[in-house]
Amino acid sequence: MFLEQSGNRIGFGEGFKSMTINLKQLSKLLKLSPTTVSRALADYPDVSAKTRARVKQMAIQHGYQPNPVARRLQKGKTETIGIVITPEQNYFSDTFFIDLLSGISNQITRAGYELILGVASDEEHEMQSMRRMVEGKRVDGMILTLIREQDPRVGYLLDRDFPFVLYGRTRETRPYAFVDMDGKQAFEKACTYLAGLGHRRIALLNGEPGFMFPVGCREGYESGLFLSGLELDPDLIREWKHKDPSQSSYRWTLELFKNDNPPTAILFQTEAVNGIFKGLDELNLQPGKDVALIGYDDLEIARIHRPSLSVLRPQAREAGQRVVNILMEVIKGEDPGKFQEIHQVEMVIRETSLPPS
Amino acid sequence: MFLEQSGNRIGFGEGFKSMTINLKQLSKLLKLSPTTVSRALADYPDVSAKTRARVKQMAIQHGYQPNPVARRLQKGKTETIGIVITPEQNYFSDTFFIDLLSGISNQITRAGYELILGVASDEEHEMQSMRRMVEGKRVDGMILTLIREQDPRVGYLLDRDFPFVLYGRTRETRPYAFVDMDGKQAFEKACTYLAGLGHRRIALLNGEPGFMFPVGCREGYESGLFLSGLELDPDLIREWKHKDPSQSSYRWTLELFKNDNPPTAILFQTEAVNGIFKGLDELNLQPGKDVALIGYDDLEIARIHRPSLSVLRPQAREAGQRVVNILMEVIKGEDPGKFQEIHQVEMVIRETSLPPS
DNA sequence: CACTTTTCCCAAAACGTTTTGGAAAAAGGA
DNA sequence: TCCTTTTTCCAAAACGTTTTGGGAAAAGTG
Repeated sequence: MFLEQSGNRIGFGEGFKSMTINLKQLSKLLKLSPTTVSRALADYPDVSAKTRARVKQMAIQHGYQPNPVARRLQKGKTETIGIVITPEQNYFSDTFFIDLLSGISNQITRAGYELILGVASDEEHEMQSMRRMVEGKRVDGMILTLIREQDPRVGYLLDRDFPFVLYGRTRETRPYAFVDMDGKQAFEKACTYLAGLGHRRIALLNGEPGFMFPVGCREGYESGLFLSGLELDPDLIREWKHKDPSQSSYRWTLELFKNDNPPTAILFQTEAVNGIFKGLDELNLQPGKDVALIGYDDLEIARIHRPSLSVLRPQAREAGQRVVNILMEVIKGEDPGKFQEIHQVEMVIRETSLPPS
Repeated sequence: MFLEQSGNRIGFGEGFKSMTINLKQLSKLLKLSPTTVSRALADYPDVSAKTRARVKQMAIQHGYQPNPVARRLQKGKTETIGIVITPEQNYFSDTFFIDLLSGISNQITRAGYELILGVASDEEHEMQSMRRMVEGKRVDGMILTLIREQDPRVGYLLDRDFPFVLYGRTRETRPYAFVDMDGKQAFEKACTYLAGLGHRRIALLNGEPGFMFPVGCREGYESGLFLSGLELDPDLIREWKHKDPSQSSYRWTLELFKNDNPPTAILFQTEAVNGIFKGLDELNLQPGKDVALIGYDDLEIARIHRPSLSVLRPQAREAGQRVVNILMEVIKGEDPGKFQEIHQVEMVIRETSLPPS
């Protein structure tokens, strides 16, 4: 005799739900307890090989998948990772960011987790969106990008001992997990390379102040000059602000060449390349020929432009995967301080890095 | 006398968890049943104003937030929306897409829902990622973008009666909900505008075939020509393929002007602007002066370029918000066929849309 | 006062899993 | 044979909510 249970109503035209089977129904079909079915599917040793096989076969046949919400409640984990992006920074429109996100997303899926996304318009909403995720118990861990020198998000998460990993670094004495690109080494390498070609006046169009990344770029630039026995000339360093048109890369490029002793090479973030090309064009200078150029980030335009742009190429996809793997360890309870990775950046020499003419 | 319950151990240094309070604990503090507390917070009428106030005050004081996972299990809803993006299409790097995503995300948050993101490298993984969300009961509804003329995702979701909304349209006879930009009207408007200025040879550099959007663009273009009494010349129409360098916008621009009777104006997607500028530059043609240009999408480069680019400007943020509001209705059980919105696109006249010289 | 209605609260069930703590059956050992 | 160990299974509890279906007390009503 069969007891009518609420879970029994299958195929009752309740739209999508009717197509699905749950653990209780599956166990009834198998004439086993839900316990055994659950344990069979999870490969516990205390269920015989024969029944395990039978269970798995039936599960596949009926397309059974454990309800993730129920599992999360029982396990006390959300199996979810959070990330907040800010469209204000055009950072986001770079393909490098998409690569990073792609690496993150794929690795999260592989772990059976979910990635939830917040989009914040500014620094305040960024924090707000993160707090909603953390305090609302919506995620097990956070991934942070676009890190500032002083970043309140890091302090916030450290204070409440919440798992997180940075893509980048910040100024913080307590240990925390991060994956960063070695911007210092990259710019040093580019700088010494140009100096090796004979360039003596190398300019740096650096990223937005306040963020951590340009700090490393500048260190690498200065170190590269030093290693090549070149003087640092403050007139050759500009800090490009994305939001402020008066400090656009176009403007700064024009300014640079007002110098009595103008540069023969420029290091910059590839993001800024349109403004630089435009500025050089206006000055009747040919990129690559009259001025050597090396950009950071291998954006599409770098490859398709003629002359093609020499670049420093961070492996964003791989970095994204590492961020996730590390975050999983931190969530498990590992000491975050153990995970501090700095990834090397390769240089791709194309057509804009010739010796000075 | 107090009974020791498992939920009682608060502040026991269990990392983050110890900072949180749950319904049972809160109800104990209030000397009320969990039922009453839950109902008080949800503004049920069967709890007195006085206790409701007391409950809410205490809830705020202790920062109580219902555990979303538990709520989801009980409610039988995931309170989650899914979206899958494909970085292969550079579509995604457009700021317009970020605007769309921003509108979507904010509206979802406002509804207390979550947005989960999949990143797929190609069409196959796109489907796979969506199936995981749908069949794994991870979302209540899907948002689809980058719609193809024949789009298997739409059939899949319709077949299993799963709630979804398209940003865009497809060829499908069954009713479904969508929000689309009126590409046809936009291109018709741009075309008649240029014709009104005296242009007689207007070219169209259209988007990738296979997708639905270029279909509307072409219709609008043809209709615009017709309304202006101009002949359609197939030589002036090109289909730009993003992935294929041999069919880049740069290449097509050069080709266009090999014509005996070259165009005096070009309509295109702003995405393609770099290639067009480069092509024109090579041909010693000045954008705006020798050739009028109107792009679709108001990307940053359109504003900062000199001469600044006239564009058709879709309101992506607003569209994103509408998509979410509609999806919520569909999830509630409303008939999707009721929600089919086509949004007008405004034209922004800047410096590249002058009469022919 | 006796009866009905309204107000206010709550115990128990339910959502679909996983984990805990056995228990029955089978196998092994003396 | 009797005791111990191993194998195989399962009932019940737990995760933290919301919903169901009352029930007691208070307030009206005649």
